[in-house]
Amino acid sequence: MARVTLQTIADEVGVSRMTVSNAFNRPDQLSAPMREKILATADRLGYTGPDPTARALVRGSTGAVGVLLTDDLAYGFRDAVATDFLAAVADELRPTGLSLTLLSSEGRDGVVPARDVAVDGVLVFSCSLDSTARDWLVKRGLPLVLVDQEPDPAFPSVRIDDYHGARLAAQHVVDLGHRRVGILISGGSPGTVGRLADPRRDAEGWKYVSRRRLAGFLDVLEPAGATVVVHHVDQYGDRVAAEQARLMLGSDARPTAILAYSDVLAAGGLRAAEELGLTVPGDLSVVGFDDNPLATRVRPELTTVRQDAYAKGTSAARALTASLRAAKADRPVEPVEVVLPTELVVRESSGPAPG
Amino acid sequence: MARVTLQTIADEVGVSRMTVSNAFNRPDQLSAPMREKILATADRLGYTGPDPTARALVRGSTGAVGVLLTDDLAYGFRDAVATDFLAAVADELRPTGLSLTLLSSEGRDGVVPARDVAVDGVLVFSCSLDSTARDWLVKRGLPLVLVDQEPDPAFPSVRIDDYHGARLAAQHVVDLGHRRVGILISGGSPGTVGRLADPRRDAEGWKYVSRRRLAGFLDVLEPAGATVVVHHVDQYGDRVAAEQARLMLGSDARPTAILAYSDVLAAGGLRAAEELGLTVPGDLSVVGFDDNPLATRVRPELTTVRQDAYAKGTSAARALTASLRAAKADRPVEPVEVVLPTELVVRESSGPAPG
DNA sequence: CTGAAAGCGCTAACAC
DNA sequence: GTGTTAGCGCTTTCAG
Repeated sequence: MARVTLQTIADEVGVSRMTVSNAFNRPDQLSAPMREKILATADRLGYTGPDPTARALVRGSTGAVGVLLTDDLAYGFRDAVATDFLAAVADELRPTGLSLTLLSSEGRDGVVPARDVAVDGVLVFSCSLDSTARDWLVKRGLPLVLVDQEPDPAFPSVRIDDYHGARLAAQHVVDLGHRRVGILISGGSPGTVGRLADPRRDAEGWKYVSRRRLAGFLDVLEPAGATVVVHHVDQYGDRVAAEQARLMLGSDARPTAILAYSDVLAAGGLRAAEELGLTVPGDLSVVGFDDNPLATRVRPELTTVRQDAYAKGTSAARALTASLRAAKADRPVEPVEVVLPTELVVRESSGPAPG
Repeated sequence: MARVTLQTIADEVGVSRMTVSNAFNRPDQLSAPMREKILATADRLGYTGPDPTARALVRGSTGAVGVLLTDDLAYGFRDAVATDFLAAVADELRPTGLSLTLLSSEGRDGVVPARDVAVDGVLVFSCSLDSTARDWLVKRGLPLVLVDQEPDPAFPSVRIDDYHGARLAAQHVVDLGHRRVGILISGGSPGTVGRLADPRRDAEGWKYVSRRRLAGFLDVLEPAGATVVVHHVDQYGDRVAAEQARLMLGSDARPTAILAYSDVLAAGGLRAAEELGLTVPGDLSVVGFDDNPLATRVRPELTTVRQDAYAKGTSAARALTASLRAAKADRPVEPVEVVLPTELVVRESSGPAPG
């Protein structure tokens, strides 16, 4: 059986296709009885209303916005910071009626979501520096909002003050007297795990957030004369982090404090300490980042740098809807650059340097 | 400046539009030098490749599948069972290159996502019985998979054995000697909070999962001669649940056990008990449902009925991709009805009836 | 209030 | 290899 389209209904009722279209889209453009008749026929024939794709083609808008995530979409549901951010986006989008499409930065079978999926705009949330996915989005000329990305004057951007937050964390351990500090960081390419010979250089190709946090740590630690060891972890899991922390802590002049890229990695540090029989914060201080709910679930509770992922999501969604409106009205996008504050939260996992 | 399309490139290079299309879609259909030239020109003119919407229209597929959630999209990022399910869906979809579009069951401004957003198929995950959103999807004739919904032979369905799980929970408290039992349940319309006069009748319009769980509870409790009080909560939060539990526990012949629709509600029960100075499980047993990570985070740890939300997501996504393939090949959809087992997990929150 | 014309940007099928 | 034809299903003018 052939597909039911506007034309089918039009033929059946004996009017033009246009009148049927109007019956669905502009009720005031035709007589009530006519409209009734058309709607009834549509119903009888099993017509659901205008096809979304065809409508999108002619209208130039799809009713959905995308969020560009890493290659691992599930990350958006597993990581507390990501879910918090996305929940805010969903909340903020709710009154607009827009749907949310999760875009993986890596495609399969020649399908590249960033290039091939129809959306009206995209929140570039989580992708590495060399992301071709991001490049596609830019080339497509879609309204974009950069979240936690290297700012680009061409697009609104929303991020947190990672650099400052990292400085706060580093200053905290320096103030506590720590002079041998380990850094547990992620952000480089998958597969690169272990101690970094030249952290600043090594970090050059990393994603923005990682570079900023690392820079913040080092810019405080080095002037303070601290001995710094940096270990890179290529995953967000605390598993690999624990392993690297163990290596770090197994050396002769082991660090008395660990600064971690995230609370998840910090939790790995905690675990390593426990396995090695080190007490926290007696023998070792551990400072996380994000103030993930996890931070207060582990023992001891983590000293960490708080960010407000929900506020980030709200700002980002708002900036995107503004861009969408601007694009529709053919106005230039207003430049937006939101930098959300970060704040040190001192809990139980940090204390004076031993000895 | 006018938009760059296939035609723009074609004119510029001096070939037909079709050849340009082939350059992008079927590299083997034209000479290498020609292709080079076309691609170079496209690049120079800032052409990103075929427009997704136009391609979707002519190809009849969009590259995205939807998940129908409640009216509150953010729920999908906040509830642990939902995120677990969705993470599994994302993982399972990953090799297919399909994107995931979150559809709210309620629209705004005349936009109804279930009717107006272009997708190739939908996972009907979380919506109430009277969901018009679901009806739209059915009418559209989209490949659908029903998850935790009343099974319908027309569609593959995946769910857990809620009824059996609820029976296990009820039997557990009966075996422990409880004869006054409170039930904390959600699933009815928003706004209806409080004690139910006639639970079985009242539940008739509820969403499937709620009805099944309630039926499982009652089918064990009533034959056992227990006195049952049912309080309805209209949200997923433990806040309202605590309030209702307090009412329940404030009565003369207060229940010695509470069976909850979910761990979240059970946590509310725990809180109410604490506030009233009742010890758990000494004075009151509390049994949850889902085995949400929350279950082991609260104190005492919750006795609960475990479901495997991740497995549910995997099965659902698999069933959907199968339906998509069937639809594309114009084959009938193979009937699938997956019922995942539930299992009682006894922890610390349940014990013998007092006295 | 209704209809005719003119596409939106692209691709399947086939002819050259 | 490359071009032609014929739409996909709909909506935006604008004429009647």
